[in-house]
Amino acid sequence: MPQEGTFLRPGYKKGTTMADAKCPECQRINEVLSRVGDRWSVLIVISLAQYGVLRFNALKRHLGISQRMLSLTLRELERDGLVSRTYYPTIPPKVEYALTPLGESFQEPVKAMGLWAMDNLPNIDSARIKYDTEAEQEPKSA
Amino acid sequence: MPQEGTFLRPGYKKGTTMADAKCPECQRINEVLSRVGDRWSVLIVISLAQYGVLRFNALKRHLGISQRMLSLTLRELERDGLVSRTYYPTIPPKVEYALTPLGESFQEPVKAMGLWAMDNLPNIDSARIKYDTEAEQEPKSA
DNA sequence: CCGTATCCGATGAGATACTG
DNA sequence: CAGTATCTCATCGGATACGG
Repeated sequence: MPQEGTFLRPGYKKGTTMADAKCPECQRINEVLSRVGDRWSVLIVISLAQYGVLRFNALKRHLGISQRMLSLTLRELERDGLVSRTYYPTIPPKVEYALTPLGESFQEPVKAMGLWAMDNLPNIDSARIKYDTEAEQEPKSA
Repeated sequence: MPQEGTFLRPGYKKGTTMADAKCPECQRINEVLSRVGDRWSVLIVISLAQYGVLRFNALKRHLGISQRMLSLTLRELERDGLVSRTYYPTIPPKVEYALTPLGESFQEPVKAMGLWAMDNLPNIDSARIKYDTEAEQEPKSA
């Protein structure tokens, strides 16, 4: 088992170097973002916050995520203590995922992001359109 | 100019598909995260929030980011209306970056994330250690 | 049903060299 | 100083196939 992202040589540490950054605070933030800041983690946390408990395939359908990414991301979230996993050895087997207290606490800043997202997507969109339009207007010649 | 990520065929749209997700809310959140949710964007916003105005190389040194990623990320942030760029045609040239009002508003949820990050990195760390220890304990045989 | 293993294209990101 | 261009590699992520 190749341990998908366990130990990387200096200069490449899941996401970025930041080796010679002058800003130690940024390094720590970067470190946390490297752990729970990816898209799928955020979306899984949101889903679990909403529904309380979800089974593997329920999450899969809900998010439209591939089995592979769901499996990998859930394992990481469990490892980081944000998500609990409960296995029922029935036939067919059943596995339930839920937020731990740590996961619940993470849910709050995530929600803040989510709210901002909802409110400001239109602003971003119009900024883009304006930028792109102006860029077309003034090429080298013309 | 290959337009680094402008148009991708279905099944691959900067980050993820989410084509058949049952959850439309997740799709929107995913969309926003695809825009301003990457590590460098977040860290640049934090830096500008802290210092107000920064020049290109100042940001570069502060974050320990490569020229390439800084250039790309700043352009996206400017396009999305989060960052303003002011060019002074002096010799040598001088360019100043700062947050726009939209960028300032984004700074708040980002700060919430940052605070949570600072507070909970230790929790994540210990959860990891526990998880890894227990995993070693109970392999197939033993 | 709940995963894991493998294959493969797409994206992220540093290093380096060059221009105005 | 403030970038752009190119090269190279690591990681993300979907598709598929298989096992418990």
